[in-house]
Amino acid sequence: MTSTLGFAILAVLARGERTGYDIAANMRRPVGFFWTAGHSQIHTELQKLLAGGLVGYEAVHGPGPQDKKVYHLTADGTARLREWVTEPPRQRPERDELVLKTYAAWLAEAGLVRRMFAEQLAAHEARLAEYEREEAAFGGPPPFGDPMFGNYATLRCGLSYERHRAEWCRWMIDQLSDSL
Amino acid sequence: MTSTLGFAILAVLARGERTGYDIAANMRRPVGFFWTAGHSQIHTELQKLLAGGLVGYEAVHGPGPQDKKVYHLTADGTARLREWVTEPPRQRPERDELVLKTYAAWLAEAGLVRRMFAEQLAAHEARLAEYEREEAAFGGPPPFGDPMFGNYATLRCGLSYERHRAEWCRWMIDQLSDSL
DNA sequence: CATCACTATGTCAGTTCAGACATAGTGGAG
DNA sequence: CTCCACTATGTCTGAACTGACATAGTGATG
Repeated sequence: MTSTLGFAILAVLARGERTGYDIAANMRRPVGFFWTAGHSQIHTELQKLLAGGLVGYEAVHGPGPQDKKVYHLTADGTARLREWVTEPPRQRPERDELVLKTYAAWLAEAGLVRRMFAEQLAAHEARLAEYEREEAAFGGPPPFGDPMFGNYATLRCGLSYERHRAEWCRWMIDQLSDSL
Repeated sequence: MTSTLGFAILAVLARGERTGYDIAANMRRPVGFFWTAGHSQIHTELQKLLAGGLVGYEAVHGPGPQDKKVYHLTADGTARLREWVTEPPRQRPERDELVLKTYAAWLAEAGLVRRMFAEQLAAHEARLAEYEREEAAFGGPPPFGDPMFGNYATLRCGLSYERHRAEWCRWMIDQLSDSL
């Protein structure tokens, strides 16, 4: 019954107790590279997880009109997350606006298309440089069983993705230069 | 005002007139590799595009309770699509269930995680072989300006994506084998 | 002659989600 | 002392989307 967003929250909580606000911050970075949610959605989902007994919380006095709620995984939540991790992922439909534009690119002016791809390439190269710096900060992969293994493995995926994407952008730019 | 789905429909219609049914078939393949929609959504969107004057149709007698509607782009629709193509894509949040599972993989048994990645790898390799066959059928890239340029360029993206993904899966499997 | 797959259009109910709105305390900069 | 950024919780509206339901003709297979 739990949605993928619910598991994303459980995955964050598996690394330590957090408030909804903290989870939202994690959903921007680093989890935001592969799953995102606004805080409104997180608070709603947290209430569902609470009703399902997968998380619990302790109220602590803090800023704001309400008490601060520090959430943690229950035994059920941990078990459910562990189970979900190795279930085959149902892939959601791939939706990529740039590729859709590419599909219709033959209608437009080659120069404008080339400029768009040059901008995309620059963005990918910037992200690649950032990821490479982050990778250097790890000195090789952490052992499996360490939570940081997850961070490193997802970073490797991002690294590989940015390289593939940059390569494709370069290929597109080449194609568009030849046709001028 | 037009949604991305609207442009996906316009992009299909730019290649020739089609019924809603035909568009839905295109949304499974080849457009489905980068944008998908069910027929219910397509009929709804088609009505919006019609109200906006971006498409028109001719009713033809055919099977079913209603007449068959053959849609085509209007001059406005073509212009709007051409304009959209070179506007910088606003990237929607990347959502990838496999990477999310990877983030939490440290909780699970290495053997089960490895099996999941082996399955993913097999799927990627199968798709890669299929794409390579399709690429061979083109004998090199069609000229820019030809609608098939769009098909070829998106295929190249798919090819590159599957290679990156397969490579990452292999890396993951290596990591999990070392730790046993 | 019956059944089934395909062509073809549409509605409806429910879910997900993004973005705006609403509220309020703490701590630091100027 | 004022203002601002940050911490912190939540609601609500509307858009996007999924999957089921509903209807009906054509043509091929058995």
